[in-house]
Amino acid sequence: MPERPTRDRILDEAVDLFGFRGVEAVSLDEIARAVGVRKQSVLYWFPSKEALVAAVLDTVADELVVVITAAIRASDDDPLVRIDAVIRAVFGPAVRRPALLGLVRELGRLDRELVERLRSRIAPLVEACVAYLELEMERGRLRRADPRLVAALAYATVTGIATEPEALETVGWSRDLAGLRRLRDELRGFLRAALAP
Amino acid sequence: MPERPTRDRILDEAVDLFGFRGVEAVSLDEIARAVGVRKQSVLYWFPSKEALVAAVLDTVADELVVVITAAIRASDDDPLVRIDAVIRAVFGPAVRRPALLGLVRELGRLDRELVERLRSRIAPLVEACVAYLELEMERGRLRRADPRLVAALAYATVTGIATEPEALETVGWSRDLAGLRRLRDELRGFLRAALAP
DNA sequence: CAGGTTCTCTACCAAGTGGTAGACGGACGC
DNA sequence: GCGTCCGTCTACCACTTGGTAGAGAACCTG
Repeated sequence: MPERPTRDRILDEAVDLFGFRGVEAVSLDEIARAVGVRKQSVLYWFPSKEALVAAVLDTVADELVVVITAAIRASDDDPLVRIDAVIRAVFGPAVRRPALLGLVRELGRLDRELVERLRSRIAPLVEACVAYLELEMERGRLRRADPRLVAALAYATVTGIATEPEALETVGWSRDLAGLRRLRDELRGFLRAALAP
Repeated sequence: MPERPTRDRILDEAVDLFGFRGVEAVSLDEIARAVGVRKQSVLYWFPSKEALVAAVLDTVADELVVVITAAIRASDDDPLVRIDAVIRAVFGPAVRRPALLGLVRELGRLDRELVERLRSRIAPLVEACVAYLELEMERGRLRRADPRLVAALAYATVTGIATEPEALETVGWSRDLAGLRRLRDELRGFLRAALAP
């Protein structure tokens, strides 16, 4: 049976381990063991730990770009419905694979260069969202506000929910899938209420 | 001159270093150097790294409990004003000392026991907030909703903003103090709009 | 002064870290 | 057959980690 290529399996385990436990806390050896291979094989595919981290971030960026782009292109014309779609889209990967957005937690602790690289890939999406919000606000179909502020706030909330389920547990909230979904729906309701013209 | 006690200075540096860079990423030696003392002195005051982490979490809990309790007791009767005060209160320590709430990021990676201990200290506050929301909803002074849901959502947003300024930078938002304040104010506006009866 | 307590120090340890050098074995084209 | 990649391996390196043992200085109290 043609197993999945070692490189992919390494990348896969790295996303989960880095996301759940933090980049610095996870050793190459641990990743290797999870894959069922020796550490030196990991270093064969990724010449250094930093290179592995970079590859992991690229994976995340790929997933986010695909998902959000699709949501932005949603056919519905109503801006409220469209915003709804983007929120749901961002939550998709986060709920299916918590470690993915869990990596967001690592951004402040990684090399500036790596972060800058990720940012340059996401920036166009953010700009598109901001421009869209602005357009609809001018048209009067959304309440007037600083569109960048709204985007940043929504982003912060989504990452706050998606990347900190343990923190939510601390305030007595269930971190399971149903709990996250209810939270997401509430957020959507909030946004509708706040942005309706 | 009677310097501040070594123990306090260690605790102080530990809060910052753990908060900004992560518990696993910071070594006892690094903390010791920041204080201007040898690693073994740190181990004298805190018999193990885990003990130091526990002490740090206690510090955080102390600060949060004081600040939030004061805000809940705010004299104003209007629930919207009161909620406003709590949001501002939670943001206070976060803005003055980002590392404090930055520690929230670590919760999912720490010993369950340590997290449970922190949780048991914060839980009463959360319950008080939830109970208050419920009361005002029943009185009809707030829009009907699941109070626990509202609390969790607000909490997620606050931590999302306060603990992930770097992530916000990724979407093109300024992480400086003014930027955080504007974001906080926008959040307060959102909450008012969404909770007004 | 003596005797104990409090605090920080030097010296050391076993275990684990990211990374290098190079051997081994199997699959391939010739 | 034979050389040549490719992928994984063993062996090793210098360095850092959390933690232990115990010396020694500075301080009290008698």
